Amino acid sequence: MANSLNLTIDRSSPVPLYHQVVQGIQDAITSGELEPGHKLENEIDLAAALNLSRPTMRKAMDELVRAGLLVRKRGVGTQVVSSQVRRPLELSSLFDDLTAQGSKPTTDILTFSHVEADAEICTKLGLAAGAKVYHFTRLRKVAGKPLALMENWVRNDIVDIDEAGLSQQGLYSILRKGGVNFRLATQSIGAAIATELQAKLLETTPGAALVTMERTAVDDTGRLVETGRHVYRADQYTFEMTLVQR
Amino acid sequence: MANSLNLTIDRSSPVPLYHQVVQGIQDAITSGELEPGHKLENEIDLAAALNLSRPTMRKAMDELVRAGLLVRKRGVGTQVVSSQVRRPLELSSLFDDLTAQGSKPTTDILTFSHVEADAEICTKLGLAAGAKVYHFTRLRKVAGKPLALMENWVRNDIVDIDEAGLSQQGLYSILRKGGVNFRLATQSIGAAIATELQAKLLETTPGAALVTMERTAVDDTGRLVETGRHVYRADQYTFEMTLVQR
DNA sequence: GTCAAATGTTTGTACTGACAATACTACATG
DNA sequence: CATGTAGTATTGTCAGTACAAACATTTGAC
Repeated sequence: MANSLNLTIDRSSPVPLYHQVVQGIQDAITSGELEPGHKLENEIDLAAALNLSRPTMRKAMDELVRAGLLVRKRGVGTQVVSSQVRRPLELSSLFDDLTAQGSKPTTDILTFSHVEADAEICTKLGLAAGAKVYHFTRLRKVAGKPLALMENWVRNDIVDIDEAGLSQQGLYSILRKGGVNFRLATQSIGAAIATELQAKLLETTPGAALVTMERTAVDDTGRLVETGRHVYRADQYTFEMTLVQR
Repeated sequence: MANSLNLTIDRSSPVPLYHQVVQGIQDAITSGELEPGHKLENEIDLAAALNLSRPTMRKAMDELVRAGLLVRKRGVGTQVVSSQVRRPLELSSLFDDLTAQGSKPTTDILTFSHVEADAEICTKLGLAAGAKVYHFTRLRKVAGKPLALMENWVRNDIVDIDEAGLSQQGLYSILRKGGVNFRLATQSIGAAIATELQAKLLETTPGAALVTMERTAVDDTGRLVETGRHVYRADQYTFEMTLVQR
């Protein structure tokens, strides 16, 4: 045990050294090279083996601890946490998640308008009364089967949005291309019963269980860019996440 | 703007300096002293003003960025994020969350046994076939109204659990007192329809919406300590969280 | 007047060095 | 045999410094 991690660090690469270490260890864990419970060498030796300083090594391990892949204990050492491929819930769009999984999602635009925001939306997006927003509802399908019904409001002073673009790609992708750098989002997950309309669109029965999600996203300048209410078919979608103790 | 944070640092305190800064800024934000959108002084000046080194100051701000309270941009500066005070979803028990809110939750023990784990539970807890576990179901009420129905399995080689203790305090509290230091958990949130039995216990109607949650928790030695399936009344409970872009 | 280059500000990354706090082990002591 | 104590290993915290990269603004050229 405690063999020196088969890693190579490229100092001429633009990707930060600590991030190269994060990637390397992550790969070693997912590939099974580092088994659950395996004890790593101590920080100082690891750093020396890779010709890095201890703070850099530590920063890398910090990230992995936060991501839930490693567990540290003072005076003892660092261990690979027990198994199962688990991705922490990150700030990403459903569209991106699905394509990353290899699915080919499609989007039906149900409604699309450019209107004055009502009081509730103004509050949620931190806008002055009377400001205009994009408002649209979409139906997301995978392999022809409906998965989610999404209603969103987006402020209109950042990116121009049109119906054609929305049907081709995810909302977040459009916003990112428009120069929006998302930083964080607050979301709330709950449950509800399908109404007749929802059931019809999602091709299920009224009274079926739905997962509900409300989200408001903030960009790197602190603007509240987007807010939305989504519902998912409970038999086809759950939110997976990893919680880390601070 | 950019007035120097009204903070005092106690160097003789056992609490780390960076954490004192985190607390201080957090308090300033929640108290409204630092308004959303407010731009902070730069790291170097802030550090100097508090007689701290820049790495220490940075570490404090890092935490706040991860917690979703601050937003940073290279070449520009650091801002207080404009948002409602919402704490990120942390690894905590329902019981603790409720008491922290000022509620006084009660627990009814519905079943309690000490049995051989079946194959599924063995897998989830990483146990050898035939290992014994505690298995119990509880009904959690707040102000006399039922909120959650919880079924849990706990490995039995760490802490002794009895029915009396469970009815008095939360599971996590018991485990912590038994020397378990939780580090992370994976959980999955979805939705379902109340069965007749569930409806009866939760004092709602069959077919009502329920939020479902499955969780497996890991301690600081990498042991899979506990796994459980919970259902909550959707009209009384949602999961709130903050997602931070890495 | 418009576009490009230079400049300054601020955060991002990285290194070195030092000491403190905690956990485990082995040993001595009663 | 039990118990406390010292020593060792490992992570946790903190200081100080240097340079790189991204961004915003000003300056300069055409």
